[in-house]
Amino acid sequence: MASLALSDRMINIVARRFHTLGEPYRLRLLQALEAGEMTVGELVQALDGNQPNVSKHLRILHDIGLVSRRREATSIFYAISDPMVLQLCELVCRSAEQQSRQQLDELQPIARPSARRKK
Amino acid sequence: MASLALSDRMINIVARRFHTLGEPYRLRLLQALEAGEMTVGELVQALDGNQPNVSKHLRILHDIGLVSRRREATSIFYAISDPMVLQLCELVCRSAEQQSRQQLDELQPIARPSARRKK
DNA sequence: TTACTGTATCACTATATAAGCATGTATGGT
DNA sequence: ACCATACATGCTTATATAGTGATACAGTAA
Repeated sequence: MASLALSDRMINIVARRFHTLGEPYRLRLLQALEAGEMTVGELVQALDGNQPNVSKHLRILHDIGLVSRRREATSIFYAISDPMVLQLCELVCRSAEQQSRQQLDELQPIARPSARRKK
Repeated sequence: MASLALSDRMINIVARRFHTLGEPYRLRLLQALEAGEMTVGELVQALDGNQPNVSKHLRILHDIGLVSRRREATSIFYAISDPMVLQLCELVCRSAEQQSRQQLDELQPIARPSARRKK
């Protein structure tokens, strides 16, 4: 792994992106958009949310360039513009799963000490 | 890319991780730790921070399993325990850089319209 | 023009959390 | 026992931001 050696400026940019992704509601929006572009109204329905909130979160995602915006008549279609986010989520998911398994393994010898030898 | 299809529970876990990484100071700590394990005091010096603040951020990183803790006499050594974080940062950095270049390209035709044809 | 639909923004409240200082705790040396 | 060192934790303040309802704005149709 190459050294990161990030400048302070870069650190802030990266942090801002992580922070934007660090909101469950926004992750749900991105997950919904994974199937393809959707209008605000469709997203409101899909997430059972209220419209201003959805709009605000979409704006935040758009501000840092994670989603794109396209107008069609009175509707606005949003879409994932940076597929990196999907990779990121996958990485974090796998890591979290692995960590959970590991914690479980560390608990096993206590709950069932003899089971350890069964490999 | 496989569909994420994350459960609500998983969404929250992933969001929490992103949120933890969404703080510049914590990213700086992780960057410092990339070189190897360090004590709290060393990190305080390296980041020119105050000790309670460093300790608190390290605790947050430790709580979600991104760093490990090891005691040696009165010192406590922290180390990156999940190398995934480095991959994550790399991905985000590359994406951000690419996005910056793209935005610059989109500005060029306005600043120097004739330069566009030079490909 | 007016009315209607779809989105965005404003204003507000409530909550979360980062920074900083003071204090507590654990380990090792005397 | 005591003190010193290294770190963690409480407490307070300031700031950021998520959620919500009201409202403004943009496009379309009559």
